Amino acid sequence: MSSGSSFFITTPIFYVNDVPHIGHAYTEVAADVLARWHRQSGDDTWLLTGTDEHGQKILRTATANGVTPQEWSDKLVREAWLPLLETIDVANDDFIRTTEERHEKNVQKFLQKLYDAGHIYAGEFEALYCVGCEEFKPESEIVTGTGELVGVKVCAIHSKPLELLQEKNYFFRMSDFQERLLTLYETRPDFVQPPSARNEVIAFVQQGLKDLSISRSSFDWGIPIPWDNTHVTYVWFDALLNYVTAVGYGENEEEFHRRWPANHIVGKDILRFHAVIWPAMLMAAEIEVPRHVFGHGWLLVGGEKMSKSKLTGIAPSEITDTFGSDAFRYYFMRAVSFGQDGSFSWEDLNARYHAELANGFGNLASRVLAMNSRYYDGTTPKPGEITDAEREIHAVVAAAATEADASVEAFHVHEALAHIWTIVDALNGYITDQEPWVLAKNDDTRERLGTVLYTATEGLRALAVLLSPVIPLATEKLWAALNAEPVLGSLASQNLRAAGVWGQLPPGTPVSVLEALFPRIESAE
RNA sequence: GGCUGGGUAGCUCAGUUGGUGAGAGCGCACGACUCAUAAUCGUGAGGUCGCGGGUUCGAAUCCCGCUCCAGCUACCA
Repeated sequence: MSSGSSFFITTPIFYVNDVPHIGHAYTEVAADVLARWHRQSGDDTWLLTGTDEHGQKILRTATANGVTPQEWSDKLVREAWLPLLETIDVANDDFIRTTEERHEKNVQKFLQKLYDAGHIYAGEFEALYCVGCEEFKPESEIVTGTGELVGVKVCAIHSKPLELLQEKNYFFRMSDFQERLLTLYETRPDFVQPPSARNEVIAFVQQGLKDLSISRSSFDWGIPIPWDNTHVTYVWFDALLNYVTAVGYGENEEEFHRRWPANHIVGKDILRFHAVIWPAMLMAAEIEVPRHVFGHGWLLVGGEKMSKSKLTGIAPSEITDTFGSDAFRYYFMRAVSFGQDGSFSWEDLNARYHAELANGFGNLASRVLAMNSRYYDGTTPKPGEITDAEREIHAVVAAAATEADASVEAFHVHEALAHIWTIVDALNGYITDQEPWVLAKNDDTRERLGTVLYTATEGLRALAVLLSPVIPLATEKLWAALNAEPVLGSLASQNLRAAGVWGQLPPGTPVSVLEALFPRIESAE
């Protein structure tokens, strides 16, 4: 429907100090699947991800490790974050780091523009300060003391009294944009998705917006405020701007207009930054707001939000080492309703891997190609007269392709997979009903056998294309076994929006026997 | 405390504006089949729809109360 139009999609940029876990990987995979789908539908697609490298925490850990913050960031990007993308096969088009010149320089341009337009002013930031932490504490880290300190505000980490300190800060007049933001949510109901996330955002803005402190002067690891180099930019203000600096804001207008506005995929914990602060910043700079901000849910382990401190954090490689990257991608896209929280368990992963990928899709591909090999000497057979059974398959494939595309368009990735899977189920049922192994025993039913196997093989072709954004490695193997590339071109070049058109794979194409796409894993937990 | 969302078969979840005997997948039992990764296909068992009231000819679906869980309640990437 939007063929050829721009589709710019982003993930949050990783805070380099974090340790990659499946939550990060989940966000990346979701964005990557959406990007691959659109790219393969002919949209002018751009997937952006990257790292956030400024701020006091990074400065501190770098110092503690005896290196500069830049060296520290370089190491983490190289050893943790870029490898993560490979582990889960993310095909990003760009990777921005907030310490790159293209970012820093244009963040300053942005700041200067807002300053000149009167959206930024110098003020006093007053907050409770913890001497132990050496920083101002957010409300969430302040608790009321007990014992001798009853009634006193204390630091949640150190349990020591906090001091009320003041610091000169620059403030962004975010409060000016309250009404415009509410109008935005009202007039574009799909701006913030899903609806539950939208409700939270609206409720938050309705209670009133305060101006936002956007500078710090107590440390220097950040982007200097252009008109006052004793201050550096607050990390969030800095980080959000990656979405525009990465596509040419401030220096390549042509590229910027080609890409912007973006679709942001974020975890719901950082929704507010993207759905409130970010659009306000853009409004101030007279830049179009994003197309959509989609807040996905959390992955729950044992019913709780996954966390390192509770030892529920799971490294993506723990899963991919056993099940492979395709299974990782498939599992989280299929088992979690995109936008809602999803419960992860090894049992569920193992069950779905075997029931859906190995027994369902993988075995289907194996049995069809094995029969082509056995009964047709390794070629795609020629179909004869069509019956209602074949017409039913054609209809299922066409409907699945259409509905899957509509689902992806609406960010409902899990639904798209459910639609695609109707093809797997229909083909397995069709083969059992038609009993090609019986047809093969009699020369009189030779033509019928050809029809059945062609139908099944062409169904695999559609599946390979439709599933390629989600399980790129397995579908590539299938594509090779179908020997489709010489006649249809590479798998990546197949138009997803035409995937449901029947009869693309010509009869007579030589096909191979297929190794198990998803081998059973006997000793899995 | 306030606000939002949710508590539906063993498990994970669907259930439009209230209406034929409450659904899917997985798991389980039984049967069919043998091309295939001991895979596939079919049938079946199984549920006080969190609790208690109310509205209605009729409620999982609307209203009230209660209970439990999760999230939000601004500077945590």
